[in-house]
Amino acid sequence: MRIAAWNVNSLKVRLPHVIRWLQDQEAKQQPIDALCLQELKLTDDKYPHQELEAAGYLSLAAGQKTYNGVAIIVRKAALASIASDAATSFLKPIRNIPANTDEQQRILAATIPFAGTKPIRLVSAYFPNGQSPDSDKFIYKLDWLSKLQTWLTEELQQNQRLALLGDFNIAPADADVHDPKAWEGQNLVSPPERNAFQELINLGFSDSFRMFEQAPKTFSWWDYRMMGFRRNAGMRIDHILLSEDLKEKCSASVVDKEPRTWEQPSDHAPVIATIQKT
DNA sequence: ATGGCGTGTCCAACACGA
Repeated sequence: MRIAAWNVNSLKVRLPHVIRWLQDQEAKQQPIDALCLQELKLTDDKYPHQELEAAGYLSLAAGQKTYNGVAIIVRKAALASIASDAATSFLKPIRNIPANTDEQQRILAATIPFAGTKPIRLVSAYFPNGQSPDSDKFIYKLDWLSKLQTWLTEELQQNQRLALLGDFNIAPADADVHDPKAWEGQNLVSPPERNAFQELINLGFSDSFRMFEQAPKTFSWWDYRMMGFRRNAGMRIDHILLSEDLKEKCSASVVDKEPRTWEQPSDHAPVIATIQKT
């Protein structure tokens, strides 16, 4: 089975790409069983439940006006027979980090009862961008990271099979940056952010992408400007972190650059991890 | 050279992204 994350930069604009991508993966006999979306940029009443359900997928969304917004989409055919609607397919849902009371919708967690394997708890995450290390938004980012770490410590105690997927807005190492010298110390790569990423790893997660041999300069985001994609001037800031029990079952982790080549694309590409069922 | 492009919103000029 495969789980994925994709920052779509407006679900209203990108819904055709999401459906096309899911159907392409099915046609290749490599369906996406769960897809965590970020940057919906729409309120819950505007979420396209009907269109996605018609394509064969159930959704749980945590949206807000204009900014942020996250969702979890599951393939109906991949669910255990006990799951028939959102209430039975997304168990123990949590919106936002419990310690966070502000309006920013950046976290959605749910336990998914997949057929043929033990349930998996998924966290769809859109980490704050941070803007620049000397900004108020950067202070918010570091505070948010601290609260995330505290919350995930509890989640890991309660869920052996836990995956954290999404747009982390952190490039963990220089190998994840197209021009490390130009970016040294800047937002997305600065030491406090990378330390926070490492602290997440230290809780008991593995960066699924780095468990496998990968082509150099593999990225998940490219700036719309300056022909960033054509020059492969990108960063790897979208990640799938796996708890120890899921790490043992993970057999592959890749970035699919193809949707970034489509007309009017998101600036992010989807990232995918393959999990062996038990 | 801190812009460039894309999206959403108070529909026009700005906020925000990374």
